[in-house]
Amino acid sequence: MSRNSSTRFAFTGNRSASNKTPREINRNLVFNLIRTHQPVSRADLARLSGLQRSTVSLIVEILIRERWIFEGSTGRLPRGRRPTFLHLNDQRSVIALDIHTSQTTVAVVDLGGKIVAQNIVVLPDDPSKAVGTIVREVKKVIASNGRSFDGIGISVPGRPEPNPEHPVFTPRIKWSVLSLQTRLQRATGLRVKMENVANGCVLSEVWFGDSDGVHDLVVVNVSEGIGAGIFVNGRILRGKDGMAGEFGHIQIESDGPLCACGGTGCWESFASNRAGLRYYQELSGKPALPTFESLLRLAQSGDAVAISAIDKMSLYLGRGLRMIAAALAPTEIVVVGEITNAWYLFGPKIEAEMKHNSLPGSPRLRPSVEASTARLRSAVALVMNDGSI
Amino acid sequence: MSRNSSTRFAFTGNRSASNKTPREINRNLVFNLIRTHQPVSRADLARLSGLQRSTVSLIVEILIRERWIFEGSTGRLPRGRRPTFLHLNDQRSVIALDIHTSQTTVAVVDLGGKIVAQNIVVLPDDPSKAVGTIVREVKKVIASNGRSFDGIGISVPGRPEPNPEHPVFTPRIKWSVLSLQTRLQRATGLRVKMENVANGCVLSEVWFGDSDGVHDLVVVNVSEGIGAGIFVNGRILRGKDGMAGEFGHIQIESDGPLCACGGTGCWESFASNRAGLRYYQELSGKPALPTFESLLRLAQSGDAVAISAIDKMSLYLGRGLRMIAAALAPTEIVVVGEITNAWYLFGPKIEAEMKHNSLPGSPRLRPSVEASTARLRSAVALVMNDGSI
DNA sequence: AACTTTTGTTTGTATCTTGGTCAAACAGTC
DNA sequence: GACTGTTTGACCAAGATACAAACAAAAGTT
Repeated sequence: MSRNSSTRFAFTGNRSASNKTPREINRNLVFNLIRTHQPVSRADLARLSGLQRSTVSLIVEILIRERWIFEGSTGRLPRGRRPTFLHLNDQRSVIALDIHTSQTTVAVVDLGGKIVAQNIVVLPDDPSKAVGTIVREVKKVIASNGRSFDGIGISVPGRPEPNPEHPVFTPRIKWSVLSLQTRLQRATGLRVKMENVANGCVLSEVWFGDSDGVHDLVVVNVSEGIGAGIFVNGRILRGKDGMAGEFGHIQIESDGPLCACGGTGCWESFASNRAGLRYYQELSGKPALPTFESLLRLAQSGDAVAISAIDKMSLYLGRGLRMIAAALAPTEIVVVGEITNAWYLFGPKIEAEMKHNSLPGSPRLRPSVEASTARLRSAVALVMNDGSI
Repeated sequence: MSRNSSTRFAFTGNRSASNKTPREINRNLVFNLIRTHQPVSRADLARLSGLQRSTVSLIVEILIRERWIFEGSTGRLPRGRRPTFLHLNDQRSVIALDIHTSQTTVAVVDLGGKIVAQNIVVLPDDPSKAVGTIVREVKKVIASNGRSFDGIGISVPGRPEPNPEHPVFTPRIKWSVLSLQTRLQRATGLRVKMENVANGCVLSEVWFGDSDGVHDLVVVNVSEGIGAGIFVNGRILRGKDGMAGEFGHIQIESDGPLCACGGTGCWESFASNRAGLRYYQELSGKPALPTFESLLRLAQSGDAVAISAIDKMSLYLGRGLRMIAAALAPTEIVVVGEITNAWYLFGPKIEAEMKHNSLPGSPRLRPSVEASTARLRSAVALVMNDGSI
C-alpha cells in the first residue's frame, strides 16, 4: 500500500522511467481502485492508495476528462462535508465475442462488466462460412445499439499469439481466427483483440473479482480440452508465443488415448468433458451421449453410472490440479467450464484428490461464478487495457 | 529500451509511486547495465538505457558515493574525448554457503561474481553438530580474510521461505536451516539470506549470465531430488510459501516408487541421480554404486549397463522437461547438477525426448556453466539485492 | 452563532528527467 | 601546426510530478 522505501536494487525490467512514470503508475492504481470499489469518494481513494488527496484529485480530473469515470451523487456521512461519489462510466462499452466450436456468443459489455445485450449465434457447418456469419452478426449488433464502442474483444479456445512461424494454436477451431480478426477490423473500424479463454477468465477475475489484492491465481478451463491461465507476480504468464498454461497436454500416464496434439496420455484425455463422456460410454456400454450437458443432467437425476463417470473424471481433474499446485503453488485455483453447473458433484472429489499426498500448503479451490459471464467480461479488459492487466 | 508511452492502464501492483520512483527504477537499470557490461562508460550507459547522459551522470555519482562502482582507467576511441570506464567495486564481497546433505562449501564471492576463496567442509555424521561446524567455519573464513563483508548468502536444497505454519521445506536436510540462519546472524552480525538452489541458479544466470535481456528462464536442478527455479516476466516465480517449481514431486505415473514427499510416481523418483543409480542396480544385478559420480565414470569409460541406466534416466528427464515446457513455455531451460559434467551422455537423449510429441515451439536446452560456481554466485544477488532480482 | 469534522481544492516546495549548451580531449586532414 | 569533426562528461533551465500544508466548502454539534 505504501511507498517502496527499499534502497536495494530491484530489477523492473529493461525499461527506463521518466518523470511521467509515477503519474502513469498512480493513475492505474486509482483507476483500478475505482473499478473495484465504486462508488467511492476521492478521500477514500486517497486512503486506499496511500496518495495525497491533492494527487488523487488531479488524477480523478484526468479520468473524468477522458470519460473513464464520472461524478455521481453526493453521499451522506455522520458529519463533515459530503463526499462526491465516483463511478465507472457505464456509457463506454465493447463488443464481446465468446467463441466455441459450434456456436459463438456476441454481446455488449460495459466498462463495469455488465452484460448489456447478448446474442447466441449458431455457426454454419461449413467452416469457411463461419467468419462471414460472425462478422455479419457483429455488424448487426453495432447497428441495433445506438451507442459507440471502444473495440471488440474475443475469447477463443487456443493460443492466438501473433507469431510468423506458428500464427495461432487453436486446434479445435476449423476456420482461421486470424482472418476473423482482420475482417472484423476492416468491417467495423474498431480495435479487435483476441485472448485465450483461460487467460480471459483471469482478466475477468482480476478486473471484476471482489477480492482486492489478487496476486496469485490459476484459472483452469475444463471444456472440450483443458487449458490454464496463470496469473503470478501481478501479471499473466504468457510464455513463448503465448503457449504457457497448456497443462492439458502434459502427459500424466505413459500410455493412454491419442490426443489431438499428437501425444498420448495427455491430462485432457483423462479429465476433459470428452473424457467424462467416454467414461460413461465405457461404464454403461450404451452409445455415446450427445452432449456433456446430458451427462450432467443424468448425474443430477441420480444415475449411478453417470455419477461414476463424473467421479472418475473428478479424480483425474484433482490429480492434474495437484500437478499445477506443485508447479506454481498458487494461492487459489479457479475452475471454469460446464462442470461448474454441477459443482456439488465434482468439487469435493476434485479437492480431496488434489490434497491427497500433496506438498504442504494446497491452494484454495473454487468454481468460477459464471463461465459465460467471465468470458464475455474479459473483452472489457482486453479492449480497454490491451489485456495487459 | 525506450519509454513506455502507452496511455492505457497497466497494473503494476498495489503500490503507489512517488517522484522518487523514477530515480529508483533508473538507478537499478543503470546499475544492472554496469554489472552486465562492465567496463562501460557513462555515454554507453546513456545509449544502453535510453536515458540522457546528464541523468546517467547523476546516478553514477550516487553509485560511486555508495561504493557500488568505481571509476577506472580511461579508454581509447577512434576519435573524441576519452571515456572514463566504470567498474563494479570488487572490494565488496559476501560469504557464500552452498549446502548439500553431506558437505557444505564456504566461499568468498565479490560483487563481480568472482570466487575469491573457497573451502569445502565435510559435515559431521551427527546432524545436531552440523550447524555448529558451519558457523565455526564461517567465522574462520571471516577472520582469515582482511576485508569486510556485506552479508551471507546461503543456497539450500528445499524451500526456506519464512512462514509460521510450515517454517521450511527441506526434506533432505536433517538439521534446522532456520537455526543456522539465526546462529550465523548472531555470530557474525551480518545479514543472512537463504534461497533454494534452483532459484539461486536463476539469480546467477540473470546477474552474471552474458545474455542481455533474459526474461524467460527455467533452471532445473537435478541432484538427489529435482527442483526448478522459474523466472518469468522479469521476476522469480515464488508462489505460496516459496513452493513454486516443485516439479520433482509431480506424479508422472500412477504407480511408482514411494517418494520422500509421501506420494508415489513422482518425477524425481524416475529422473533424479538416485533413480539413475537404481536403474544401474536393476539392470546390472550388482550391489548399489556408492555415488552418482561413480556411475558417471563407469558410463564415461564405456560401460554399457551404466550407459543404459543413463539413457533411461535421460528419457524421464526429457519427459519432465516436456511437461515444464507445456506448463510454462519458457524460451530456455538450463539444467544444473552433476549430470552436466557428462552432458554429452545426457543432452542429446534428453532433448530428443523433450521435443518428441511436444507442442509447437520447444524451449532451448543447455547445461549450466558450472553448477558450484552458479550456486555460490547466487549469494551476491541474495545479499546485495535481497534476492528480489 | 460558533465550533468541529470531513471533503475537496489551491499553493508552494522538493525531486527527478529532459534537452540544450559548453569545454575538454582526441583523430584525421589540409 | 592549424583546422574540422566527433565524443565525452559537466552544467543549467524547463517541465512534470508528488507532497505537505493551508484553505474553502459543507455538514453536524454545541
